Amino acid sequence: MATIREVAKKAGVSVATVSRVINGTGRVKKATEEKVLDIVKQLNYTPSSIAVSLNNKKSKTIGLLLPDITNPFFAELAKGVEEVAKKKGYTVILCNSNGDLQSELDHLQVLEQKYVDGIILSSHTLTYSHIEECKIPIVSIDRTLDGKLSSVTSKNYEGAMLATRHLLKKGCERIAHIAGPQNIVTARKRLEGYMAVVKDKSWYSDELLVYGDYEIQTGYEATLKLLNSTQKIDGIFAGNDLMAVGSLKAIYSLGLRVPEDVAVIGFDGINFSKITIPELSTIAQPIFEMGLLATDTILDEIVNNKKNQSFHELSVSLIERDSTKKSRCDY
Amino acid sequence: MATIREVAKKAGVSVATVSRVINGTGRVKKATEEKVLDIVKQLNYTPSSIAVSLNNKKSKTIGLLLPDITNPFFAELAKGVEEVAKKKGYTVILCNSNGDLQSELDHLQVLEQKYVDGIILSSHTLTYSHIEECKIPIVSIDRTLDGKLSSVTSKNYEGAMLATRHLLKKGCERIAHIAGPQNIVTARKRLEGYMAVVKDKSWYSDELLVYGDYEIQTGYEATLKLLNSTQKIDGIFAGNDLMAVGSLKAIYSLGLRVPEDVAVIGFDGINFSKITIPELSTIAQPIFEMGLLATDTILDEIVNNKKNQSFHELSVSLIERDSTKKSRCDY
DNA sequence: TATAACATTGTAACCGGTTACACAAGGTGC
DNA sequence: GCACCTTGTGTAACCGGTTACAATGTTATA
Repeated sequence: MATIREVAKKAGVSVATVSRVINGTGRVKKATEEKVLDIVKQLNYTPSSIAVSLNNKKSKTIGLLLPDITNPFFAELAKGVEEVAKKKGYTVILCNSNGDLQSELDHLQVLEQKYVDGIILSSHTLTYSHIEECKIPIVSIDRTLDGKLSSVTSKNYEGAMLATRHLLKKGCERIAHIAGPQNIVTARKRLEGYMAVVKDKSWYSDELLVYGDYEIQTGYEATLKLLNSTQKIDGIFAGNDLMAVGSLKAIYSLGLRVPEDVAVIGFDGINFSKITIPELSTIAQPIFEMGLLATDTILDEIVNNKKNQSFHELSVSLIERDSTKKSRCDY
Repeated sequence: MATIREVAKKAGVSVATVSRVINGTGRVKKATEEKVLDIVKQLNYTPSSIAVSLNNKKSKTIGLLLPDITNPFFAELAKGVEEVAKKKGYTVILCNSNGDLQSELDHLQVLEQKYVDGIILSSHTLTYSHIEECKIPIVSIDRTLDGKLSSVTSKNYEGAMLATRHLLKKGCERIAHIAGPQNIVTARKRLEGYMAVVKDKSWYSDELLVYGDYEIQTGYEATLKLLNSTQKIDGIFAGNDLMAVGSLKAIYSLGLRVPEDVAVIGFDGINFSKITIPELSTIAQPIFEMGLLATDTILDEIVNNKKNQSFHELSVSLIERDSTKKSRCDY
């Protein structure tokens, strides 16, 4: 790897001049510039971004801290983040925390040491106190952190109401909810949205509410539990798409049909929600866009050097597919 | 962020001594060491990894260049890579190429500029000539690059034979193959494995072979095409799990049953292969382990500074699930 | 023609670490 | 008491860039 001094020597100029040519800063005579560029090409010179970083304390790198990259939701998010970052000349460091607090803290420390310019994080264990002394801009995805950090979230409460009402509209007369882990704010909001719609219904009872952990398996188990109860359940609103998938499997394994016997709707709108049989109705978050927006936000804070604490709450939309298409009730 | 000079001044020693204490290099009097450590803690000092990198030309970072992080195969791989990397004190830069050659070349250049210590890549468009002048160790996943680079692959040919024979054993009498894109070596190998098993069968004809692009949608379309042909097909070996999923949907949409009418088997063993209804039989690659192994390999080459060109070819295994469980043919 | 104003380029300090080398102090052997 | 080794520590160069400032050459103005 050629250095700027080699280029300078070979071109018969000083390093300052080479630097000026490379960065377009300061005035350089046309002839000199051409000579330098020629040598640059000859030596295939590219400036070491390490050395550059040491100077301006900017690494052109952002950290992306996620619970689990194999979760399609986060994978799509990551893709969005990487896309914008690359377009703007930034690079993305991927950190997988498995939702473990200590792992998250470790990652954060490494990211700081590496001079990342900003961090996009999705965590449900970190609290603001963990990161308040961190001077790097941070954008939180999926939740607001005490309102102290910029965030990109979506309308979980409204989405949950939308889902529940959709089931009602489809003629469901007893709607259960498989709630996500209640330490996760999205799960709480979705539960609240469900409750807001059903709490006054004559048929509502506590038994219609079960809990899972946002993974397929617990959606499966929760559904078995629900359908084995005495009440006849004909609609299930799963806290996220993965649990909804588990739900479909459970219903299938009991010999029941979706949506004829039980209609199912999920939440998230991951790509995989349309590969199930039947295809899954869901409340879609604009996942990819959330990634784009989070990246735009963090880059904005980076270049303008201000934590402007912007809170973006994106809209969700109902995607109706076969898992709720009860023809007998269709309008 | 405190610097080493601040620590040195406050501790009343030279920067060299602080460096020695931090890195445990050279001899330092016990009392001095304690004083330094005390100040380090007081100032919450951590060495700038940028500055360190500038010295030793090592960034403790590896690049991971993938076609698509939202493909579960690559997501699982990435998780494995990140896990080992983190354990060994390395950080992972995620690059998403969308399979685009120019994008891959761009990413590679950035990675070089950032002094990454090694690169793990999965590409089907790059050729060895694109990267031969790159002095950073590279490990290729999924394919060997002219045998010039270390690689981690799995037994695609054998796996394809395994899949096809499995369908035979299950009593299938006319087995089709949805091949992946033939510019991808895994797809070619799998096709060869299939051909090796079926080419001498009396029922074999070219119409049993159709092509997809490893995505769900093409699996769907290919299956419709197959099942609409005159021949009665009762077994489909899809080139990967995603296409197999599309296949299941197509079969379902035609009102046929899996596996009773048509048995289906995929390839890859992504987690999502067990969320389908019915669950998908597949030839499982040890995806996560491939990530681990690739990372071990690259780290080995990094620390020992040798491109030892090791070629790992991992075994695959048949996972039999419902999509091939024709009870009438079971042994 | 002298001088101000501007264009072009070079020198060297700096970013924050590491480390070769120098050097001082104390200990050991003869 | 002298030569020599060991231990502990500091100085300064270096990694590869950027940039403030100085220095030079060139042109325009009075």
